[in-house]
Amino acid sequence: MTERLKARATSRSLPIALLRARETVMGPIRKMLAEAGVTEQQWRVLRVLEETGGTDATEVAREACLLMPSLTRMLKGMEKAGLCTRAAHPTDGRRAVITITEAGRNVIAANLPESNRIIAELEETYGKVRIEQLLDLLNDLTAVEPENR
Amino acid sequence: MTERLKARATSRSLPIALLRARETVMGPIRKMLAEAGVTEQQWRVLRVLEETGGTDATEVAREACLLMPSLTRMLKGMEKAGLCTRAAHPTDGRRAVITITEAGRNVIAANLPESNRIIAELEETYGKVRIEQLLDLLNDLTAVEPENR
DNA sequence: CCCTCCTATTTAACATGTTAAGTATATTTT
DNA sequence: AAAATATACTTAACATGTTAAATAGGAGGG
Repeated sequence: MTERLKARATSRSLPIALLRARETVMGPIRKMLAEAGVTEQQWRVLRVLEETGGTDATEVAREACLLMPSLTRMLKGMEKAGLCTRAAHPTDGRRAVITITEAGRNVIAANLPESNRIIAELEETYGKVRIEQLLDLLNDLTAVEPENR
Repeated sequence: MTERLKARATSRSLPIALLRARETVMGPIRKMLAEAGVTEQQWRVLRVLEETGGTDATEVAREACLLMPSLTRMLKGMEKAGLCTRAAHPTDGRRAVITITEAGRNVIAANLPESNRIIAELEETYGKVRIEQLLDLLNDLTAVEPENR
């Protein structure tokens, strides 16, 4: 028995299965966003900014699932593109308050219907119930092992 | 009713939920791999190479969930690091056959037990049955809408 | 008030993600 | 067989992922 340990098939590897599933869902959406001139990550930032009405960068990063260094770079470009603005925090000199601009809101307004349509199509093909089930499982999974993070 | 369409909460957004769940699972594994000197993606490539016994780059990319440009870059570094080698395909001059080296196998052998331990720990915390359930849902999801890809 | 520790953000450096275009070899078509 | 197509990579360019270190402002204790 000198055989080495064998790895599980990729379809039974949770990290890879998550990656592939995400690719399936994001593929069509990313394509749509590309035509709108924004990346998948910029889209997430815009949505967080609209949802919150503007907040500090740290919260944007957390909500949009981005690391701060990535966000810092992105905000430079997005400000230059006129999608958002930056202001000083009223009481905390360390923070920057990021706000979406009208142009940014227009990008959302122009693409949200199509985005929702794609999701709706997926719900129809795959089953809305199963998607809800999947979301529950995923959220529970994310909640475990907080000490490892 | 001039209000704009409202987006769903991030926890109910499938792409974001998939992203967060993946981060939860990969966090500890990535940390382990970093100490071993390999990235998460290099780890996937090594495992594919061992599992297949060596194949052409296109199949490696497909199995490891990487795009060809990423793989091309990675293989340069991995060859230089002595983790794998490249040979000409016997009948097809376009292809390159990639093979794992002894050093590459050693990296796998040195880290697979810990990797499995982390997964086992997750199974214990989260429930093996639910993980299987989750994997089934993910694989089914990946199978839909093949015409969009 | 000064020092120390903590937090928010930035910068740097390297690796990968992503799309488009380029190169070389195979395959198919006419 | 020459031309048109298709396939397997590779390159280029730009965006983000990831970690570590640097900067700067805030909070608390002596």
